[in-house]
Amino acid sequence: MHLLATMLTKQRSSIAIEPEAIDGRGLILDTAARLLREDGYAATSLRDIAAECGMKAGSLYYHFASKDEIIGEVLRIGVERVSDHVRRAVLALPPNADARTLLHTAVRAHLSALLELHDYTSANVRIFGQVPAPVREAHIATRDAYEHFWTELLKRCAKQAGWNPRRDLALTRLFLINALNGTLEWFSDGRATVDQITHELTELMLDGLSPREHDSKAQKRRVRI
Amino acid sequence: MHLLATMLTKQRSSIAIEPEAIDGRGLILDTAARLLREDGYAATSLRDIAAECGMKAGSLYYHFASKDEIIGEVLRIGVERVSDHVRRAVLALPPNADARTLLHTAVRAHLSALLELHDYTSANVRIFGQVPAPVREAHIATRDAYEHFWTELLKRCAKQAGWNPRRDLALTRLFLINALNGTLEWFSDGRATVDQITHELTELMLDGLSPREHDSKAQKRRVRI
DNA sequence: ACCGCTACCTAACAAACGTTTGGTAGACTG
DNA sequence: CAGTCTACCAAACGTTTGTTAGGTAGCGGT
Repeated sequence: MHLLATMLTKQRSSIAIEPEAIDGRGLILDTAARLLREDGYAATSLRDIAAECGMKAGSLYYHFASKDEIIGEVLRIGVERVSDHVRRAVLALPPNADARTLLHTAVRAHLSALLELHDYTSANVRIFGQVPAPVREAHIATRDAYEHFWTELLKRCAKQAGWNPRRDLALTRLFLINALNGTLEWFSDGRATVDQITHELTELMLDGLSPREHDSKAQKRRVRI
Repeated sequence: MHLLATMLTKQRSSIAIEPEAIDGRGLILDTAARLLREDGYAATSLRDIAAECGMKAGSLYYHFASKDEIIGEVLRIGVERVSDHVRRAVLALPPNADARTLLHTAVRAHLSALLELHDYTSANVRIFGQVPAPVREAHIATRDAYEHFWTELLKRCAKQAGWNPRRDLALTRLFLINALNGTLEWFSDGRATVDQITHELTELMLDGLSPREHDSKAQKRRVRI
């Protein structure tokens, strides 16, 4: 697993998880991330961002060359943050951790970065599909690197736990990440906590809906909503 | 199951699945759906839509009161179409169909409507998160009705097959629909066919990744990518 | 032949957008 | 104390946007 270690050390060291930046550039990015998360790409103008920073729109051009450069940075930081968060959580596990623990930890860390650390990570998921094609294409490599992490994680789990070899791990990864990121659309309703979502998704992925053989005696139990 | 039947008959009868509308209003909607699917909400202007219809922008106001009314109609038709498609497929099954068949059929129909019938359905998924709040809110009831169908379907399956009662069907439905709609983002790459995705997602949801007891002898098989 | 309706067109409107230019208060530097 | 650099502002530019107003060609009905 030292592949994961080397990939992590290649990241720039970010001291604080939430920067609380006061200086111009950081403040602009923080504000942009927040507004992009709340309102989406098209509804977030440079004048909006500047106003929330106590500036005028033209002043943003001292720090950035264009709106798309701001958006690109927000996207990049979003993936960097969730990627760091998940990698750190997985690396903190003992090397012989079982597949259930690995998956649970990674799912929990991803959801936490998305739903609790908020702005950059959720802005990324929210606006990725809205952004102009050139910005999106420039960002794809960053996304691919994080998705590769998941591919390796699933392979490690499959080996460790002897997962059903008929499952296609590439498709499984896509289903899983879509389910994870999709939580952003309905999480606010207070339907469930991060821990509940983590538990439910992990168990579903591992055991499925069908009754396990040793559980068949419990088929009569009440079905929840 | 006559609940589903009554809900279906309440839909307006749409003779053709793909309308091939030649008249003004239908042509405008078809064109809008296509452009919205391709370019998203903000990047699709009324002048774009009009030009593709061989009209000028102002002429659209003969058929619609505003841009948002056009978008609202495209959204509504999108849900109506996928909803009809899935309901029809499920109702065509024998009443005693088993849970695996039910789930497979519904998943297959949803994916087919989304990835093969194309414009209205995929435009809906694509632009729903980009649309102005008033339009989105007016559309939520339509979405809820379709999601309610899935809730009932999962309950029926759970009862029929004695699904593991520890699974939370409300969260399961959200995970499943997010996984289904998420395919739109990566389907184009030719990663898999609709049938492959259907099979893989259905099996994953039902049996999970862990090896089944009676399958433990197969743990040594090669793991795909 | 005339009416009225349908389905468009032309032209313009105000607003909002990303972006550029020229300027400047204040801190830092030699 | 003069000069330079940082970090902004004020004002405008050109473009695009959704939208509206007024006009009109072609058609069916009488």
